[in-house]
Parts: sequence; structure tokens; C-alpha cells
Amino acid sequence: MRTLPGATFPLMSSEKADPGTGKPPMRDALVAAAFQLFLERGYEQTTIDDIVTLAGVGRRSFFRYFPSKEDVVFPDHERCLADMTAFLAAGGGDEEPVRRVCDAARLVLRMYAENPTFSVQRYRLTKQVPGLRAYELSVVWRYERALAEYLRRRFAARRDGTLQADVIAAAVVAAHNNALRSWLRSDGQDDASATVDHALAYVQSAFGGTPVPPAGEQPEDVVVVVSRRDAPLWRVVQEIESTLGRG
Amino acid sequence: MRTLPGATFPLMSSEKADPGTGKPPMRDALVAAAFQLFLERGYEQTTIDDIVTLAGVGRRSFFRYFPSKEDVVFPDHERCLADMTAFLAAGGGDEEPVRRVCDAARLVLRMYAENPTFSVQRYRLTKQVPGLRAYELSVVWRYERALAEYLRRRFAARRDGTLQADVIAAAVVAAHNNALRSWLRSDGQDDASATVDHALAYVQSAFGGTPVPPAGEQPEDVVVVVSRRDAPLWRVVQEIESTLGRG
DNA sequence: GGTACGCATGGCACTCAGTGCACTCTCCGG
DNA sequence: CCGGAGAGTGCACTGAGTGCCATGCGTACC
Repeated sequence: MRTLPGATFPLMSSEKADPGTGKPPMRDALVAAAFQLFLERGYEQTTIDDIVTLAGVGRRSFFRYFPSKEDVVFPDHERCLADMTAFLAAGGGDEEPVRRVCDAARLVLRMYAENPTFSVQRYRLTKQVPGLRAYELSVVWRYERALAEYLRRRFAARRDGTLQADVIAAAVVAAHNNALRSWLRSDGQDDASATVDHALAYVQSAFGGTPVPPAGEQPEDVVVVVSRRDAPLWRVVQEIESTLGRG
Repeated sequence: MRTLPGATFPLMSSEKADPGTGKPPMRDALVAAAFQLFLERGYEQTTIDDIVTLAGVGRRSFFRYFPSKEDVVFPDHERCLADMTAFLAAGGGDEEPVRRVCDAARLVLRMYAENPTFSVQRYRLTKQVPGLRAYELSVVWRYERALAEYLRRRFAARRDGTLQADVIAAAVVAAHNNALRSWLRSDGQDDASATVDHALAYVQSAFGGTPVPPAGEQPEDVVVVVSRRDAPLWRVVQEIESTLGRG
């Protein structure tokens, strides 16, 4: 197996990395070869044979590491999803649920932000290849389902708990994606954290979670709530809870 | 071309329908043949050759009507999307935007509800075939983009207009899908309109749109509650309920 | 009446993604 | 030295999707 000329991304090390030797595992070589070709001649114009030839490995080996051609564009997706799921599972169950899923979204954005050049190149690719855009949807969908499943568990007692879980998860993902795309369009120059915080604050303000806890602020011992009379009762209760800072 | 034995769905007539004669156009014959085979032997176990053989047409004709094998499962998608887009474009610009997109979602659900058996069969199919689930995501994504584009135009003047548009569109689609799936799981027995109204009311209540416009009702649409901050939550809720006069 | 045109369809050959299987090589423990 | 496990490879095969051209059929035009 020959090594690649230049095209080395600071790829996240795959699970089966070889810490002893410095040689990149075949998986990373395939990703590097694939991106080099995708960028210089386009995704659809690149065949699996082109990739494995450049990487100097057998064609069959490609499909040992990636179930499909699309998967090579999202090489760290499984790990990222697992990390997010683990983060959600780590909580003790006493956190405010909406804030928790917002924090999970921040975690995902941080992983994107760890490799700005890689993320930006992938963004340019997915933006102009319909097949990749479709595949990205199925990737994002799994994140959304993970968030929704967490919220469904937390909202198990609520009336319409699954509905609220699905809607809030979708809103969080949409806000995250809005911020992510904005950051990607800036070529990774903007402040990713600030952008996503701002986007998620909107979601939190819409769904009861206290947007920003004013640290060190003395609490009033009287709270005033103003509500439209025709607002649904659960919405009023939610507002009460968030105003009182209980979750 | 021979006609199919039984398997006739009340398919929505395709654009190029032949109003004079009663013979179903080839497109509908292909859909009928495809679903018959998908249901009796599974999606992946059915090849294009199987479909065109059963429909009695040439293989090349399949791809004349459907760009891919997945498309035959969503034969009316383009028309449905066009209808929804037309509905959004039809407004004069003075409607409340959130309510407008909710009405657009109701329109889509109504189209599903027009063919309950077809919708339920497709649901069973997409539920268990990963490839179709992925394709459905790209279908739904186009609806979501249409809603978001409409909201972006309506929110052009707002700060964070595009963010709010994306988030609200995602929430509306999530609520619609939640209601749709609930209806599909009931084999089309539930009241689809009531289910989707309930789901969309949650979204409208979260994002500023008045949930139900109390026509002609004027008085007391604002209620003020004052509570000690350390009062138990249940006590506060009790007070709210009695103030609102609800049980 | 004949001809020319457009259009829907059919047939054929080709590319390429993805799979199943059998083989080799190497490393490792006994 | 042997035997098994696992990584990598070669090969043949299926099936989706495409490009090209031939064929048939109705219609408009001469």
C-alpha cells in the first residue's frame, strides 16, 4: 500500500487506530483519497475504483470500512452520534430536559468545529450533490431521533409528551443546523459557539426552558405571570415553572 | 400492454391522465404493479424487471416515469408539493404567517387522508425498509424547505428571521408528522383533522400564533397571577386553574 | 393519398454500486 | 511446527440507472 501524496486532513482517529506506528490506518487513507478526488473532479465523477486505486488498496476493502459510497463523506458520524447519545444518557434525570438537548446540540457543533477545514469542504460537497444532501438528511435524522427519544423518556408523564418531544427535537435540530450552516458559510471564521447559543436561545425561549440563567441575581420572592386567557393551560404551567426556575 | 388482475388503488390521476378513455395510463399501472409486488414479497426482493413484467411494459418505460425505484412509492409527491407551494403563494401577505404554514400542513395531511388504504400501505412499507425511510426524509425535506422559504419571505424584516423561519418550519413538519403517523398507525380510523389540529395547536401556542381565534370574543383575554416565589408549585397551578375557571 | 413530423414506447448495451465467496497472508498462542 | 483468527484481496454476479437508436402510431400538412 502506498501512502497518499499531500491531501491529509486532521481526521479524527478511527476506533481501530494504531497508536504505536505512525502509519494511518486504511480507513483514514480511504477518506483522504476519496475527498481528494471528490474535490478535484466531483463526487459523481469519482468511482469507487478511482478511490481504491489512489489509496492503493483493493476495491473490496472499501466496502469493508464503508457500507456505501456516501458513508465515506461522513466518516465520524457513528462516533459523534454515540458521543451525543452517551451525553444524554449520562444525566441523572434531574436536569431541565430542553436545556439538556440544547447542550447535546452544542456538543455536536463542537465536534464539527474541531475540524473546520474538513467540515467546510464536506459542506461544499453536500451543498451541490443531491445524493449527498439526501444522505445527510438520514444522518441528521438519527441525531433528531436520539434527541426525541430522550425527550420522550423525560416527558413520559406529560400529556402529549411524545408530540412535544418530537416538536422540540425538530426545533433544536433546525436551530443547530441554521447555526452550523451559517458558521460553515463563513468558512469557519465566525464564533461557532456564539452562533449556536443564539440560535438555541430562541428555541429555549419558545419551549419553556429558561434561556439564560442570570447568575448571581437575587431572586424576587414574588413572581408575576401574565398570560393570554386563551392560552392552553399546560403552556401557562410551563411558563410558571420556567419563571420559578424549577424543572 | 395487458391490464393488471386486481390490485387497483384509487390512485390520484396523474397529470397526463386520459380523461376520455377509462384505461389507466401506464404510470398508474406501474404503481399498481409495484405495490402489489412490494406488499407480497417485499421492496428489496422486487426488481424493476419484476415490476415491468407484471405491468406488461418495457423496462425502459419505468424510468421514463420514475427517476428511481424509490419514486414509485411516492407517485403523487410532486403534485402534492406543488399544491402546497401554490397554497402558500396564493395568500395576499396579510395572513398570520404561522397559521398560514399550519394550514399548509393541514392541506398536506388532507391529501394523505384522501387515500387511506394507499397511505397506510405505504407507511407499512417505509417503516420497515431503511432505504425507503431515507428517501421519505428527502421528500419531507422539500416540504419543510417550502414552508421555511415562505416564512423567510414573511419574516424578512425581522431580526433572526431566517432562524425563526427554519425553526418554525421544522416544528410544523414535526407536529404534522407526529399526527400523520398517529393516524396511520390507527389504519386511518382516527379523525385525521382533529389529530393534526391538536398537534399544530401546540406549535402555534409556542410560536406566537393565536391557537384558536376566539371570533367575536372580546373581554378579559389577559389574566394576571401573583404568587410568593416559595409557594409550592401545585398551589400555584391550583390558583391558575381556578382563576382561569378550568378544571 | 402520401409524406413528414412528433411522440410514446421498446430493445440493447453499457457503467457502476454493492454483495457473496473463496483465497492468501500474517500474526499469535500452543 | 501447527492451527486458528482476522485483515486484506480477487472474482464473479446482481441489479439500478443511462444513452442511443429503432419502431410504431397518430396527426398535420402538402
